[in-house]
This record gives sequence, C-alpha cells and structure tokens, in this order.
Amino acid sequence: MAVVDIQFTAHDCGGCPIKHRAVCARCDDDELSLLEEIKYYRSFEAGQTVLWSGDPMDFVGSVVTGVATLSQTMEDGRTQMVGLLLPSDFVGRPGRGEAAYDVTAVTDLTMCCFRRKPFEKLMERTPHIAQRLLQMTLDELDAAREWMLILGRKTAREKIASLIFILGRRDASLGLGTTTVGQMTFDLPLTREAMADYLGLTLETVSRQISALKKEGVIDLQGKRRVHVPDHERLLAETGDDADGGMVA
Amino acid sequence: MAVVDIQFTAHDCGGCPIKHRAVCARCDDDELSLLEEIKYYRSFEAGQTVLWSGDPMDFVGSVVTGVATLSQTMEDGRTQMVGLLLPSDFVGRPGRGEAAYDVTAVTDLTMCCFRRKPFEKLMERTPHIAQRLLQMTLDELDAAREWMLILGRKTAREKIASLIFILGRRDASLGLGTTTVGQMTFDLPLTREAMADYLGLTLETVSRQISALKKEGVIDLQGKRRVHVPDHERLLAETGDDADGGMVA
DNA sequence: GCGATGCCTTGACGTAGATCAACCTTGGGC
DNA sequence: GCCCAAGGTTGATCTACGTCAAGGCATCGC
Repeated sequence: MAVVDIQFTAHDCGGCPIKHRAVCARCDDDELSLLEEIKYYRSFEAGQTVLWSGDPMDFVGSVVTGVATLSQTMEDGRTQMVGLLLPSDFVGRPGRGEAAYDVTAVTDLTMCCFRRKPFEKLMERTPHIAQRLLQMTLDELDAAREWMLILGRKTAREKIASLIFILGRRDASLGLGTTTVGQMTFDLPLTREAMADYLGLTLETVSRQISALKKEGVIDLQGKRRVHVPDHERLLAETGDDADGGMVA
Repeated sequence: MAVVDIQFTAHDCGGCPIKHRAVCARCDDDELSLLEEIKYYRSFEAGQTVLWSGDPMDFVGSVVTGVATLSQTMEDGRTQMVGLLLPSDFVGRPGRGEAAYDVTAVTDLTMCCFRRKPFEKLMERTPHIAQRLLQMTLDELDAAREWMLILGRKTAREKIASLIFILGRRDASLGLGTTTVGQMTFDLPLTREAMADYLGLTLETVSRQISALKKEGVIDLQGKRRVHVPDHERLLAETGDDADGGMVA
C-alpha cells in the first residue's frame, strides 16, 4: 500500500490492536520491513513515570494514545513542564542515549517504540525519515517559542486562557471534542497541578483563574475536567494574542 | 578538501572576505557548487531590524559574525525574546515563506544566506543537509526547554545567574573570552533591556540583580558590559541548577 | 568644553501571584 | 450508605517583582 509520506501516527487497521503506520512510497520494502522489525509497543497507566531524566534510553518512539509530559525538576522540587505529548508526537532524540527530561504518563498511555540504534542506522539510509523528523522538530520548536512568550510575559489569566485555547485547538485538529462555529467542548487532559507546571504558576492560582473565567462566562465547566467554550473569539481575546495568526501552527 | 560533515560555520579562507563553508565529503561536487551558487552575504548594523514577523522570507541562512535575536511582541508592546543567535546559528525554516518572529541585529552582524527555494530543492537531494539541520534544530529545542525552566520557575536572581552562565558557556565553546580553571571573562552582548526580554523581567530588576551579584562578589564588572566570573562554581550555585549536567548542551 | 542622547542605576511604592491553611467534592471500595 | 483519599476551591496574608520617578555616567556632535 503506497502512502506519500512517512507517518508517525496511529491507525487501527488489524493485525496488532493499534497499528502504527511507518510506510513510505519512496522507500523500498526492505526499509519498511526493517522498521516493522524494530518496532514494539509499550503501555503505561495514568500517573506512571515512563522515564526519569538521566535514565538510559535505548528507544525512540511516538505516542499512539493518551497524553504524556516532559518535565524538568529543580533540586528543591520546583518543576516546569517543557513538553506536552499528544498522539502522534515523537519522543526521544536520535543520537542521545539517555533521557534529558522526566517523561510521565498523565493518562493511560500507549507508545510505539523503535529500538534506537537500528532506528538511527535506518535514518542514515532513509532520507525521508530525517526530513520528516526535521519538520516535526521545527513544529515543536515553534510551539516551544509560543510557550516561552506565555511563560515570560503573560499574566496568570492570559496564561490560563492560552492553555485552554491551545488544548482546544489541538483536540480540534485531532478531530476530538466537539466543534461548531465559534464554539467547542473538550476534556482537559491535565490536573490543576499539571496545568500549573505547564504555565509556571501554582495550582491555587490556576484554580482561581479558572473560577474567574467561569464566573465571567468565558468558559463553562461540566465537572472539573470538561470545558465548554461558548465563544471562541472571546477566549482568544483573553489570551492577549492578536486575532490573526498571532499563535503559530 | 574533504570534510566529514556539512558545516554551517564561519571560516576565513580567502576568496570572499568571510568564507562560509558548506562542504561534505559524501556529497558530490555538483551539489556543492550549487550551494555556492545560491549563497550571498548580508550585513547589518547594531540595532537594525533584519526582518519583522510576517515579512516575506525568501532565504535561509546562518550568522557568520555578531549577535542577533528572535523575539515576539504582543499588541501592547510586551516583548519576549525567543531565540539568541550567535555565530554558526541557523536562521529561517525550510518550507516557511514568511518570518514568524522579529529578527534584530544586536551587534554589527554578518549573515550568510541561501535562496530558500533552491536550498529546499538541494535539501531534498542531499540527505546530509537535512540530517545536519535536524541535529541543529534538536539542539535549539533543548536550549528552548532549558530556557522554559528559567522563565517559568526561577527567581530574578537565578535568572540573571543563569543568563551569565549560559553566555559565558557559549563564548567559551566558541573560543572567545578568557577562560582559566574556574574563572572566565567575557563581554555581555546584550543591553539590560535585551536581557530583560530574554528573562521575562523588567530592565530595572535586571540592573538591581546584577548590582547585587556584583556587591556580593559573585561577578565583577569592568564597565557595564565586561564580566569577570572569579568562581565558576559559585555562579553555578546561584543558577539553582544542580552541579552536574543539570543544564543541557 | 558642553549640552544632548542613550544606557544604566537606585529609590519609593503598589500589586499580582505565592504561600499557608481550611474546607469542599467526587468517586471508589467495602 | 459510609468512609476515605485525591483533587479542587477559597480565603487571608506575605513578598518578589513591577511601576513610576529621579538621577548618574559615558559617548557623540558641535
């Protein structure tokens, strides 16, 4: 089956319960079968730590289902999330033998892993893999830079609005949640504490700001996790970003 | 002359005043001569804006001499620096036709540029370019994540110490400045305001914290720009990071 | 030499968000 | 149905940093 580009995304197409597609129209079959050969799946429960920073890491891979985070912790316990991994996001770095960040499953998680050494070899011989990874890494870098603006210059309220906006945007682009013109409903995959670690705030401040946005009708909550945004524009206005194109990708 | 890997670094080797090496032992001469063909230099004075966010961008390139910054500005004028470009750093994104950030020369600046379209074509045919760019982008992503910890969780004092540490480390790795065991001396390439934009602080806070570190003997200043760090370990202790390997690459 | 200009420093004061602490909600196990 | 634990909310207070304002100190053109 010929596919135009290499995909690191989840597909359910029989065989193994969740099939991970890694095929490329321009690479020959040997490459593909090798990729299949070094592939395996790992599952984690919500709350489990996948890897501690400094652990040896003999695989790279990507998230198939669930949500994971990358975070850094200082000696005194202050922690900052530095990556939020949703389905199709890549984990690990070719050429790096140990984890640079703590990787944690925040929901039940399935990952598709490739043994690192053979993957690196394959990457040398199959240019499209490196090209695809380059695009993905550049996207992550853009996201990191948007995140830096949030961390460095936004108020607590703007931070919360931005986070909700970003999570909604990602869910929408993955076809999750409900989206109608100007509205959306979806689940927050993070606890208040995880949101605080994302935004460089305390969990109390997160809670207060969410309450405030709720009281003012910017968002609506069903339970603690499910969010309804009645007016997309209104939320965007609260993020501090300008309407068009202010936020990347 | 055969070189093992593609380099995006500055070399003065005759021909053009500052020669930009883009050679690869494993690629044939045609590729190389094409890379030479689409190459040109641009110079900017300190303070000049290279590109505004949203400007069309028909080149990619790298810094040859000087320092430039990437930054994002909100409607009300708050700005956050999201990239600090020193010699050999890459600018631009293959496949992106407009600048996503403001690019500013903070010192006199020379850049080596390649016309974007032909560069992209060349990249498709010359795998080592994508592989090299991938490594560089991954390094930038690591730096961005270190930066996120600084922005989100560190105190003003720790931020300043971290910045001085990072700048010293980079200067040392480029062979600039003076380094003896446990000591170093180098020039801050940034104004107080630029440091504030880097760290998500105000320039007054930057100034106060620098004064405090000076008063306490952690650093020493000759003029406003030249820094002497008498005890590397002492400075590192002030950054809040743990001694070994806490900070990436 | 002498303003003028662009950084930088320092001080006084205000405030957003952290901290400390109590309490509430929800869901699971029995 | 009841208890318990984990996560979430809300209030009172504290403080690090921002804001506003007044100089200081080099460098430049004249």
